[in-house]
Amino acid sequence: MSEKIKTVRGFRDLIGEEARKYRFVVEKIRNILEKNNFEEIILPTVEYTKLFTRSIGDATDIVEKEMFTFQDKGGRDIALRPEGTAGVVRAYIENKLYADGTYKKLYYEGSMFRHERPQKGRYREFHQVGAEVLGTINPLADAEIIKIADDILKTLQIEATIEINSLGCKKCRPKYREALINYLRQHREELCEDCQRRLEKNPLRILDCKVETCKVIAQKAPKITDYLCDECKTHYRQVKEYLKALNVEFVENPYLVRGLDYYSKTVFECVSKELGKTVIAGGRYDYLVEELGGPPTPALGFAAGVERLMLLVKELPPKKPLVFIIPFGGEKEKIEALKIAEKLRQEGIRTELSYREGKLKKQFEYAAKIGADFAVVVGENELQSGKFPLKNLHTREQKILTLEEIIQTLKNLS
RNA sequence: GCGGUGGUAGCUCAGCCGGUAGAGCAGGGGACUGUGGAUCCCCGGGUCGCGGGUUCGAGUCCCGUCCACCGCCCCA
Repeated sequence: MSEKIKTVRGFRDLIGEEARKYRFVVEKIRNILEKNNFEEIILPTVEYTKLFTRSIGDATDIVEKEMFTFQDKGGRDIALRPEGTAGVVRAYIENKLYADGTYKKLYYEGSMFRHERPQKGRYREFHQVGAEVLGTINPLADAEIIKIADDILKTLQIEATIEINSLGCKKCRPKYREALINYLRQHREELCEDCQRRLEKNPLRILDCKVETCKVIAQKAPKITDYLCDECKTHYRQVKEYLKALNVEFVENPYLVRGLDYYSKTVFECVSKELGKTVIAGGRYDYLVEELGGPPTPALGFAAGVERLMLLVKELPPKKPLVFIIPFGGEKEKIEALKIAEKLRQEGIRTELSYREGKLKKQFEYAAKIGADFAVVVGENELQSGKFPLKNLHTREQKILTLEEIIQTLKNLS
């Protein structure tokens, strides 16, 4: 025997019920987005590495150590996409979607790749459904994007807290950053090792530190919301007003910062209580289009983590009733059973023809085992009389019916 | 990337102080030749994650490695 080949670490198969759950989650989200008049954009899985280093930020963990990168045969630096927004923005610029003066609402779906330590709800290949609105600064868009996230959670019957914050803009964020660093420097010695390192590189992250002593320090730190410029302040206030008008429940979290560099103004996260993890997150990125070479274009969006949502979906809608057709006898009966199975399928009835040979007892055991709801025996007597026993495998009741009557009975159920 | 726990039959797991692998469930067949989940009987099934070391002898001890899970980091 040769060596067993297994999946690559952090990659996995989704089989049967798991695949069904995946489709269920993705379809629900797609429906909501279509209803909001978002158009689908199907993006490449691979982009030039530079796209991600420039958009996500080259000091972030994602770029520093989590990207799957390689060189193609022409020596070009290529990366498996670690997230979707950068690709959407690249496509927006490359295809000049800004040219007609309308704003664009796009959504995508697919695999993302991050070379991290795998855990439950965290894989090296994972899936996101994301939506982006490009070309508007209107806070109505912020509110609607968050409302869509809320709608996804409600539709999937998932309990999560929507946390929001504003990170300010080019005008006000530097002032806040300075104030924050000044404050934190006074407490440098009390900060954990990681945070001491973050102090110069990414001080905002310290606000999000889980270490108890850092939390205490963070709580007394200046809040970004006190430093917002008039424009950002108004924007943030409007977003909150609109959310209230939509009856979207949210909590303000002044310590909410995001791991990607490109965010500005509104950011939000939907945190599952059960998982303690973020399942949907997003925000504004008003400078990204310009930084990637497009015209100045405010934009925003979110990404939903399919695997994490799957962990929280407890029940799937039932499948259509399944009929198990049992040929009983010889070749003649098999051929008739084959034709009957095909006829039922043409009527839209989920049908399985038994490939098993042998006793009826075994056939019925098999039917129950594969989860069939009904069984029909096709034997010599049936073919002579033109009537077949339709057995309900749950109640064990059996009715003798013509094929037409069987079809009607089953169609009425599904 | 760091720390921890674990990997034995399809599944859940037992296996002492090192002595050549076991249970339950599942599967196949029969008791019962045209109607299932009960009962009883029989049967098959394993490179003990992988590689090396110690030993007369390793599932068991040691080292390495892979994988899963938990925590950290980070993130959807």
